[in-house]
Amino acid sequence: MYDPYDTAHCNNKIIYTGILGLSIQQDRRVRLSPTNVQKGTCMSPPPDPRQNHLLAALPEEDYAHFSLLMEWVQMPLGKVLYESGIQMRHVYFPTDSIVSLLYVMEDGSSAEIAVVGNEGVVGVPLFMGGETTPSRAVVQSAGYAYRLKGQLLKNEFSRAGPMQILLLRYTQALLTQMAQTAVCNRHHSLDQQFCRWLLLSLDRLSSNELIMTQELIAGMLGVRREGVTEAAGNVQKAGLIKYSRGHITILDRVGLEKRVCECYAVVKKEFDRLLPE
Amino acid sequence: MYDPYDTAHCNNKIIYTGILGLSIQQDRRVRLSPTNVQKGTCMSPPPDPRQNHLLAALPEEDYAHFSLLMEWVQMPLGKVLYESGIQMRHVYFPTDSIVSLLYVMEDGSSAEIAVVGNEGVVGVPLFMGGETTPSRAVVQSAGYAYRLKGQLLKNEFSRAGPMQILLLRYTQALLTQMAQTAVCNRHHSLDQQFCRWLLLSLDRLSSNELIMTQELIAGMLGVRREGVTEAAGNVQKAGLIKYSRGHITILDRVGLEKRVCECYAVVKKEFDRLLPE
DNA sequence: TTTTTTCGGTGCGGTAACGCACAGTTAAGT
DNA sequence: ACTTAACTGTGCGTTACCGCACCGAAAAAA
Repeated sequence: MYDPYDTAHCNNKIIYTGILGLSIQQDRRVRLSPTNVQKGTCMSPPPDPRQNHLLAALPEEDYAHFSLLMEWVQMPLGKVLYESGIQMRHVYFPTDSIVSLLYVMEDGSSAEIAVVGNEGVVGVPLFMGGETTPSRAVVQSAGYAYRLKGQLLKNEFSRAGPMQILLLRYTQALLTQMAQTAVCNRHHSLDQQFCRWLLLSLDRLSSNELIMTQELIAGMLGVRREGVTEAAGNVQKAGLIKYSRGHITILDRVGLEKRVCECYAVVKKEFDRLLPE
Repeated sequence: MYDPYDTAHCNNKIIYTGILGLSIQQDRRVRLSPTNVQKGTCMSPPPDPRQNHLLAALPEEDYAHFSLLMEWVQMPLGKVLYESGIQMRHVYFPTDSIVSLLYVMEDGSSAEIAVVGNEGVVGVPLFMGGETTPSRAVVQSAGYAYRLKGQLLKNEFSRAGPMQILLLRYTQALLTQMAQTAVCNRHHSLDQQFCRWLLLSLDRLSSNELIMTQELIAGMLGVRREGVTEAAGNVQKAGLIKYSRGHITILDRVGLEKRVCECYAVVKKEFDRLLPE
């Protein structure tokens, strides 16, 4: 049987539960394209933890303390970090990976609630006191992260130091992101939501290329795959992106920002305000 | 000109900025129906602050300290407690009122992000550190609340006592509510969302009657007024509610719970888990 | 290379909600 | 009692997205 708990925490033996964790098969493995292999193997040296903005914002001595406790982990595409309702063990500070917070409905359809990259942390419910949350956290873009045992973070949090302040401010930013997702889902066209999604992802990456099939994007946005085909086609026709079998290259970022709804800017502005460089 | 700041903090001279704050007229006053008059005048004695679940959950001595600092305020229908981007002054603990958190878009259309009643507190960004938020808080159902100066709450929060724990857990519950709103907006029919909205309101009231026009509900749900007419009509035909010019009477709560989507139960369960009686 | 799988594009009928216009009805104000 | 404003119901064409079916192209596996 599929055991999300196991999946979420096994480290060496990576089992993919299908992208978005939506697949039923247990042993299905993602076939790694050359790009994925490059990112997925252990050959490259660990990245600087302070690529993560929260860790970067810590004063030196706080960070020094932290860096001894953190553990470097790979974040392969599709890995499920948390499963709905399951006790969380760690918080994750992504350096170059992107994690999607999804709600999966009883009938299997899903919707993205928020996205977390190097600007934040995955595992807010740990320090908020709830320990779990009715959603799933899935790696949306492969890379690395540093993780910390939940208890250690809670200890740090209760010391009411700079880390607490950062985490609380980040949580508020996350609140805004969720709120704006709700608004956007209500009022804006798929085209606009697709652009918003692209920009949110782009902000959390160093490159201007996304490894992401239309099927996956559809799962995130909670729409049909064909809908994404159409939206992506429109944006491509406008010359803003180039699309090809799971590789999206952004050609004109400014153009995307013109096409997107106000939701993107609202969230971005709020993140910048709450967590300035 | 319409000055939301003024509106948000004037206390004795109540100016309504139109329901949901969407009206352009400044001096338009809501004509109070007999029911509203009853709730709106100062004749009735202040209610017990501990009708608010957060205050009720405090240990006696913490509560005793708090009760000296809090101020009793009326919450008339349509009053704007906070305006998007404006510095908050107080946090509000509703006793029998309901407050709606709305995002209002550039073009004037709106959508409800979350709803707060006697289970929670309005003004989360104050203790989260952001001070403001890009949304509006409007009284959706008239009643009372106790409020506290922002600074006093922040002092209390930083003492890391029971209040901090409660506020953090409540914030997590709020996160879930927002997330589920996003999901519901994405996937569920207006009928279901209408039921969800009814049940959320109902849970926060002592009576089984709501004072709420279809126009207002439409503003909250971010849909057309005619859409609400149709949804309400359907639910009424099913014998679950009785509807008449701004008065909704719930006839069959269990029936509503059968008709609603899973979102309602997810949120309710999470609130019960995080903030048990 | 050949086979198999995955990914993306297209077409088509169905539907839920939209925007608009207008009419009927109830309640509030005079 | 009368006027006025607010609230609700209805009809109609439009639109965005859905669900399904199917096909071709590209990539991975054999």
